[in-house]
Amino acid sequence: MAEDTRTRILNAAGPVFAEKGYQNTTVREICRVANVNLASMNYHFGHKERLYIETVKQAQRNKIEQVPQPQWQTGTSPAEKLRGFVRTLITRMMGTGEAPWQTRLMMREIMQPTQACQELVQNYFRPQFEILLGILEELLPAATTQPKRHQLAFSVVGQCLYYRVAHEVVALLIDKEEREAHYDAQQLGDHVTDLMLAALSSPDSWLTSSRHSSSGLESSTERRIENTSS
Amino acid sequence: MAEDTRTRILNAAGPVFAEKGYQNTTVREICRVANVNLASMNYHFGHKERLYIETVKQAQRNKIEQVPQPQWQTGTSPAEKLRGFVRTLITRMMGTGEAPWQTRLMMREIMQPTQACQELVQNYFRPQFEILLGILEELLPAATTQPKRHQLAFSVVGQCLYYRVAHEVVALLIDKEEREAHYDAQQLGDHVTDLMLAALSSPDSWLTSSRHSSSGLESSTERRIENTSS
DNA sequence: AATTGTTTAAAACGCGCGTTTTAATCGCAG
DNA sequence: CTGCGATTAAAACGCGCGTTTTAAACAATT
Repeated sequence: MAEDTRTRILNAAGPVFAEKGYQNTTVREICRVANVNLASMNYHFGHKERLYIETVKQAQRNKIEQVPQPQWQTGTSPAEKLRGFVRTLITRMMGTGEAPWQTRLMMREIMQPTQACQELVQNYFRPQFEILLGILEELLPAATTQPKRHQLAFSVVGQCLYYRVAHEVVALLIDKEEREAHYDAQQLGDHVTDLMLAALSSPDSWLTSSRHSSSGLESSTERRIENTSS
Repeated sequence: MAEDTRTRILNAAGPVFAEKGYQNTTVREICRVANVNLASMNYHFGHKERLYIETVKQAQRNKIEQVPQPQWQTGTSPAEKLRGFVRTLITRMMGTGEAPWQTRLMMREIMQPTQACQELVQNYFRPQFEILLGILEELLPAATTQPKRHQLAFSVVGQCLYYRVAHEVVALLIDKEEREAHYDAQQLGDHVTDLMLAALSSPDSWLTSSRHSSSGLESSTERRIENTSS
């Protein structure tokens, strides 16, 4: 049947594209992995580029059906929701090669977007972003401005993405013993959650005041070395 | 003179490698940009790979001499030091194509390290990491464990790196008006700093207690949807 | 002047890749 | 049976790239 080999190609292409990127991936390798003839791939997709785009779409479809809007039981505290959100996100990020290829493929699109990225944002990133904003809304003073909410959401996401982006560098900075003891998704997720909750529940008015904060020192506009490179 | 064309090649190679990555860069293009003959590049570097490695080393040397260990005046508050550190870091990250090629090249090495990465960590990332840890040490209770200190440092760095890694996605999520009003290095740096300071000065014992925190709710071990992908 | 290291111009080699083609087979609907 | 879409095998085209080569100039040193 038609769909059979088509999806076989797509499922083979996913992990390969995810691991090696678009340029470093050869159509021949995908066909070899898929046990499919070279001409057959051309029959279904024509270009390598179309195959790639379809692969990204497939990844996004996979993830969306795997991740229904999380429906917490009524009464779940926002802090608990945040913990769940962060843990899920960081779980997806962790793991070197074992991470699901969909996530790795999406990370590539984040870092250097192609044609496929806009759709990815619309169908996947933005909904996730909105969920996070919804959780934060419950935790934040009503007076919190929208830009501040957005930046806080990015603070959450940024901390989580870091453990994928800089996974190899972390492995070079932190010795194996400490990594194995403290760098699983659970502990890292709890760390990010605790940090955010501590910051949000701070007695200071740093969230709503337009500038300046905390213990009453800080001079924010002094010039310093300013190395804007050569 | 010998050095002249050699450095001309290196200076031409830097931006090109930074923008397009190793594979997508052609030796011919570098030579064209450098106004240098193809054979001349072979004369000095032999392989494309050696040229790349030398380029990364050059970037690292540039950055190191541009960024002397920041010596704050005695009496500078740790909060102020943190603000300066974060602002410098985030300034390097911001900007799409205008960012210095050294930073962009290093980001590529972070995301998918090559041979050149280990040296980069030793000579550049680790020193920076140590500086940040030194600043945090002044802000943290003495009882804070080392793993916690490390994770806090990564929380700082992660939030900053995000604005480079996900720059394009942020541009798709946040409309132009808000971006232009709130997404400069200064404001984002202050946000990250304020968030960290608020979290660190939280009255809760989340930093030192082994698990659980804040307002006395949280159940951290419940199972949820758990989508570990297909 | 002769030597040696540097640079250029131009061409070619060799290979791998994306893409196309051809010819042949299989299954199935009309 | 006939045709048609799907699939395969194998080969080839065409191109771009990394690399090498050749031959000739140029510069500085000896």
